[in-house]
Amino acid sequence: MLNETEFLQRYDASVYPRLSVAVDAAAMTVADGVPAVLLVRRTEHPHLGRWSLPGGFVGPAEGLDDAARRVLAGKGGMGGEGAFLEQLYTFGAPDRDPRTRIVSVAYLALLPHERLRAAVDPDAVLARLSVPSGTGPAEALGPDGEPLPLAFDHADVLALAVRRLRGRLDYTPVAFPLLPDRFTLRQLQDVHEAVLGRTLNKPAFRRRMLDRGWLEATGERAGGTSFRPPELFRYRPPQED
Amino acid sequence: MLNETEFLQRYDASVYPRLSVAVDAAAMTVADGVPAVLLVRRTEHPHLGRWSLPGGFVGPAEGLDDAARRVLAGKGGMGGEGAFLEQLYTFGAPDRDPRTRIVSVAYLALLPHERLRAAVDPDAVLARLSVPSGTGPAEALGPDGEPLPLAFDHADVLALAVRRLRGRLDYTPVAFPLLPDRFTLRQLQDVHEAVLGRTLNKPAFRRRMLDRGWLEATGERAGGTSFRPPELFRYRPPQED
DNA sequence: CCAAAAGTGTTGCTACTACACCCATGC
DNA sequence: GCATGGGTGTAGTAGCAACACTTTTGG
Repeated sequence: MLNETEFLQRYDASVYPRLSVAVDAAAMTVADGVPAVLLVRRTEHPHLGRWSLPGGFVGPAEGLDDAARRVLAGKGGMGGEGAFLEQLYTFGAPDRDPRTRIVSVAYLALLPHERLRAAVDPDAVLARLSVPSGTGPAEALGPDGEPLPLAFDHADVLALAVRRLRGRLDYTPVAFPLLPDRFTLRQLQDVHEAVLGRTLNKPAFRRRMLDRGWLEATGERAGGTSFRPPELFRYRPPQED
Repeated sequence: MLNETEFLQRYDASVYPRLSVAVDAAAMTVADGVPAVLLVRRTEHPHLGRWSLPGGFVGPAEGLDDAARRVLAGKGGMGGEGAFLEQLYTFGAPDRDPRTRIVSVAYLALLPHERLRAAVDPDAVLARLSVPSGTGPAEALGPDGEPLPLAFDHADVLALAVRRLRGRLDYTPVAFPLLPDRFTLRQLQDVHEAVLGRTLNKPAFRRRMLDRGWLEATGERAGGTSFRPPELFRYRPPQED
């Protein structure tokens, strides 16, 4: 009988099937009152000319989260530094990619509008998303309102991303990575309304948010308005007891 | 310039890294008032003698869900037929398996106690689970209360599985796959209490469940008791409007 | 009748909603 | 002053938790 060290020395990984593993990153934000995502135009087959999420193969010694951050950093400068990143789901239908079997681990990244806008280069677009509330795929619209054909199963990935956001909005602080460091309650409400796709009651929203204990008043006020300047708040992570 | 068909004919998948992809299935139930999971004793290196979730490599043309059902069917007869199955999370730390890089897609399967008990063979055990409410790994206990050493990162997988169950219990019908076809409200409450790890108020629980609209009264009553026989209910899936 | 567990009525609390209103600022 | 959006007070309502209570069975 071998001991564990001997076993590992003789182990031959090639006797088991090996697959391509990729990550796809849905870098999302809220722009002009609707959820939006960064899409890149495919410049190669397959699905040439269609729009897809930034993605890439996972290296042999690379962690999944690391691969997702690398892919984000590659597309514009909105990569690793502090962006909210969470694994979404793993898509592995045998025919999801016509090249070969590719298992794709989808990630959700959340960024403030300005940071994501800075990552838009000539081959990329910040697409507005429309996701029905029940089931069904997402629809992506370009800057002129034209529908953007999506590559692979990315319409499903995007639908899941938005629905995950919707579900978490109420009881986890996912809205804050979508906003700048300091923000007004109105901006926070705009983010919630955009993600949920419906309007919310203002006083109820204010109180709910303040009661959560996630917000810290800075005492500062936003300027540049012709009306009463709103107070700026900052996100304070919940206390671990 | 190639067209898509030509491109695909010439595509060489071997230029990109290929990894081993596995599925691990946490087949869970509620037994004697606590969550329990089916674990198998490892009869080979690595982690020889430790306890692990049933798992296996994903075949080149096999869907991820199909692989999970195959793995479940292999361990006892509690496989594909109708068991609740849901993807949990994908674990891909480069060093999580000492043999080689293995990305593992973890699945959660839910079964009634009798069905899972039937799958316990001499190399398997139905382990009771203890999962702290905040963060931290799961602890598995054998039939005599002895702690079972877990292989790989399976303590993390199990912690996530139980926490996922806890989170969904209130607003999705995840409790029903853990019960037989017909069950009493007391049994349903026992399942909830076992998963949550705390007692619930009986009248409040009854009404909440009946108000959900998920339950259909059968009119039948359970027998064999020395007291008033409780009514048997059946799960009715929520109406899609 | 008694024990045991099923099942119900009632009350009070908490959280959220809706509506109306006041406040502060630039022009 | 006045227009505009920020911010607050107050009441109504729905859902849930706690407690005490009644009901139904086997022995």
